Amino acid sequence: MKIYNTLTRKKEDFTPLVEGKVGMYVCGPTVYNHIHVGNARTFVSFDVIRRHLINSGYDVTFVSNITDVDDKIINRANEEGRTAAEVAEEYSNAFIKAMDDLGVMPPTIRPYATKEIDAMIGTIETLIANGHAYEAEGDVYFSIKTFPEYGKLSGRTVDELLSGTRFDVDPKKHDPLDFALWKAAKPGEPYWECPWGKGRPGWHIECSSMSAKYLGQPFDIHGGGVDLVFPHHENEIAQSECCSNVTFCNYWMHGGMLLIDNEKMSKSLNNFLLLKDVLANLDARVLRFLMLQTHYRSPMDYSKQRLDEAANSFERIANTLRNIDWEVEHADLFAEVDVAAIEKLDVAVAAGVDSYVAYMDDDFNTAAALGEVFSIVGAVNGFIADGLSGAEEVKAAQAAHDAIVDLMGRFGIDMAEESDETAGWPAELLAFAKDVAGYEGDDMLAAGEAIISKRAEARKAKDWGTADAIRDGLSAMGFAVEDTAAGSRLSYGG
RNA sequence: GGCGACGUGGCCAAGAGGUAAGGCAGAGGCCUGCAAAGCCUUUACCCCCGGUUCGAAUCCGGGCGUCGCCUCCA
Repeated sequence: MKIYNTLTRKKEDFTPLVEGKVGMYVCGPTVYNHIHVGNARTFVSFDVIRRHLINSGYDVTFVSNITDVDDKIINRANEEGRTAAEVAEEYSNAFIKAMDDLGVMPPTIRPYATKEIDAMIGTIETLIANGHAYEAEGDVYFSIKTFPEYGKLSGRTVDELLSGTRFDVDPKKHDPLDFALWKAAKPGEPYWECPWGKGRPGWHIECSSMSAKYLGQPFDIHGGGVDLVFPHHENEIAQSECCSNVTFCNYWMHGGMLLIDNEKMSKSLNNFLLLKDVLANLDARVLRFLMLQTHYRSPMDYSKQRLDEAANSFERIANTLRNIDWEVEHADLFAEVDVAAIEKLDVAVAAGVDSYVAYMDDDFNTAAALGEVFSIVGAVNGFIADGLSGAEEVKAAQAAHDAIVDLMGRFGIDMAEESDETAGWPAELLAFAKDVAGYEGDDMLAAGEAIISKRAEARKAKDWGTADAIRDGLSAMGFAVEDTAAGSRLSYGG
């Protein structure tokens, strides 16, 4: 397996510290608002990466934090006359629900910054003790000039970083690039007691302390969005490596930004779409599918048009699965079997699965892997085009079906049928059934069958007017009717 | 201003030295009572200019363009 490592700017063979095990840390959100689609992309990307590691046989410990104390949370609380803890709790819970909606696996460990303060204070004390940090009026700063390797992740020298500095330097800092490990509390702000008085941790120290606490040091993979490379991840390295004198993390992975109108989606640019709003009238699987179409490191443009295209593309896969089920159900088990076609299908499925894995092994190339799903889709569509004959063909079609479901499942996309086929069907179908077919009961499935059978009668009698009127009536309620060789099929699309 | 990444068909997107996957959209055909779904066919001087090489979309140099980072950010 190969992973592109930001630290070396190369694709490298992945070798975990302990054979068969992977320790992975991904920076979680600061909970001062609902997350937007851009944030979601990063979490989906790392979820897919984690799933592939698991599917490859690794025992993955996935740690992802929640930053629940921060300037932005405090500001928001002040604006709304609430406590910071209340704001943090609301958006933490919203975040967890959003991840669940998106099909992102819960982390193995989800540390909350406010519950890990002792560990952070310990890290800071060590850094002060070995001369890498200094206290100033209740604040504590990291002294970057004590770490000669500062800049190694972002590929910048201290001079380069300084030349671009365009902010006023806090006089308490010894060096303009020094950053806060601990911030003294202003009146009214949440605080914890520590050797330097009341205050709260800086953002960077949280991830250093929490990752070391739960994964040890070094650990295997650290992930986040590319916009975190500098300063956040650079600072994490400085803190952790100065604290312990060992490598912080072996592989640094960064996800590309989500763009909207060719600009980074961000809260500060105010061009963001909240995930919950996008998901309000969209199948979350389609959003995930859209994200998989682009490599995780590339920037990705988001638009309604691209989402619609992804929905159509996704539907092609769903249709294939549905068509296989239909043909299996209506197979002629006593007809002659096409052995050559079965052989060809089996080969195509096996090749698709193998290539899928090979692409994913090559730095998680989801776009190419997805292409392999479509190659199986194409092969099985051809195979079932004229129906299924004999148990052997049924078996082969089902194997292709299972392979597609399995591969999509590895992407975190569940293609399984709804357990209740009539879920979401509008009640007006019953009235329509009564009207059209004289159906008196209240069973949705039976009502649908009554309508379809009424229409079949009309079609048999070549009464196209009645047949089309029934189809139009169903269509108006959100149903689609498809006439296949094996009979008419009713489906609900909302 | 500095640093980095990217520029592939109408749209999106893989490929990273050996002659361009896949999806969406479009066109034509098959199937269908008509549809739907599906099948078949069909569209690429790989941003420009030089160079290296038997051979470059892929490597090197120079342009042009876009994005990101240098401040909080996924």
